[in-house]
Amino acid sequence: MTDKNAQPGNRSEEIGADLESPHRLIEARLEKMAELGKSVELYPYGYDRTHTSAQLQDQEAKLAAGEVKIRYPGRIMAKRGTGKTLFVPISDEWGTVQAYFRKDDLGEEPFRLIQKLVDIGDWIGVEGTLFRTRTGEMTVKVEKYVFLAKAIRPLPEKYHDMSLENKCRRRYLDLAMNQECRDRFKLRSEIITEIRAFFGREEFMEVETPVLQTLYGGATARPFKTHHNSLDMTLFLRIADELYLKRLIVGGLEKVYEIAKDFRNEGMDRTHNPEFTMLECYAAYWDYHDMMDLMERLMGQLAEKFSDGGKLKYGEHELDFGKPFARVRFMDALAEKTGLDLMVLSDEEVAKVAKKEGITLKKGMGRDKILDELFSELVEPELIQPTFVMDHPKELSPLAKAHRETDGLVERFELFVAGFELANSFSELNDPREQRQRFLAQKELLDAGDEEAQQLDEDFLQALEQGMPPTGGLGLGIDRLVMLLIDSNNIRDVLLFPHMRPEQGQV
RNA sequence: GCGCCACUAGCUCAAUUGGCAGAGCAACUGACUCUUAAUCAGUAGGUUCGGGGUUCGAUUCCCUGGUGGCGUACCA
Repeated sequence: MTDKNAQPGNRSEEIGADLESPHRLIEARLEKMAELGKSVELYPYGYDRTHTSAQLQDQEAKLAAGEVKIRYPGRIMAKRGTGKTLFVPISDEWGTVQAYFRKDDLGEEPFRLIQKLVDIGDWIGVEGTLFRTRTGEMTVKVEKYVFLAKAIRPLPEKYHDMSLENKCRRRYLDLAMNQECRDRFKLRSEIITEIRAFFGREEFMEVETPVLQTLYGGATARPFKTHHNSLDMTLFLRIADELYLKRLIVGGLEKVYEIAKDFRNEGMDRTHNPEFTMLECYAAYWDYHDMMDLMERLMGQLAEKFSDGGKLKYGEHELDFGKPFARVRFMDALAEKTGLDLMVLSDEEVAKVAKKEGITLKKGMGRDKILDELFSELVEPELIQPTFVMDHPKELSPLAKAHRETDGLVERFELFVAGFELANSFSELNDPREQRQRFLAQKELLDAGDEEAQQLDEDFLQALEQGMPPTGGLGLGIDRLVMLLIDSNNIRDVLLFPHMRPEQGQV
């Protein structure tokens, strides 16, 4: 995409962008690098580490008593010198341990190199013994050190936090400077590992389905479009993996799940990124009640592992995942808020209620879509404790099975926590005739102007015609789940590289 | 998408009504053998996001473009 009006240099110059005349700060480092390179290897091939910072903390008593030689590598975070000594905090993934360099111990030249030519941000490995300084800080007394990698750019300033933009654009600096950031993403990894372990215990099989799809489906959203050159055809990045996972159920795999990146071509805000991680799972012979039970087990186990006794602090709330979640029917929740039984009202009367509640009605908005808007407006924000909202209007859920008791509804639930939707599940529609009709109804919505209505997927219908057993399915937003567990209200806190517009001149 | 606000040294931020563009950290030179945001003395570092306009004079006011933040819309 070319912007005719784009002009170069719209942001302050990236340092070092000009190789002919490097930035003064880089130039200084390049000079030191040249001198250092005469006597040491600047980029060696490895380092034989004996302990991480965490292991040094844990095993201090043993190490200090035994005068054990340790080798500890990491990144130099600061230098505090006094003429013939130097204290250097060195960070690894787990924390920071300071090293103590003494001219008398190291000799003239090695001390000069560390004092004059080694910069904050460089990687080194120090070898020596562990001791406590007079002021009580655990310290490696360095006998020798090796250079591991030279940095030619400076680290950010150390005692003010980086701007949010900088943290996201250059996450490697956020990670380098902030232990909290490293810990946060390690926690995300542990949460996902625990989710996989859970589904393993529940005997689900992890699968992978296509990201590039000829038809997008399984959710209501606008897709990203791309092009396959040798086939000369349009492909879409998936907005969901639902229709492929159901094909696997047709094939006879009985319990499958996928942790998938989905892509939706829509707005971005603190709970939306164009690419996000979704877990979907499907189980043969299950219905949505079984899926509710599964969600309670999953959330209960996650909360237990990642919080205090199943009670999770989220913002001003304390969320309780330790007991069965509240269950409320979609229409009942609306009836309670409006004082009206919207099931028996005419379309016109429903529209009138929506207008009264300040909802802007748009072209192509069906009755059920209006009900959905009403629900979002009136009910969702108040669903703080984990709550299953059940039995939605049919039109909103073209892939869900009709309710076994009530006409016009489907067997579906959404799990709401802290005012946002965390999971969505149905008893899956497996009657191919009805599925075809629902697709056709979607087509009418599409023609009426609803850009997000689903397309008819003939290949998927063929699969259903082959026979799909009764099936329960569920989608769970992983990024939002992580936000919940780490008490964050911004999706960028849980994405290593959230989508950002490119800076000018960086494309 | 729309609305409001912001953008100044590598980083985090100041700058009175439109009147010489500053500090801390980082960098450089020097002093200092247990420091903790080390300290002390000194030096250097700027297309004030880009472009245009008003003005004797613009970081400051106006127009326009860029990026970001917040709110709002759509969505998970």
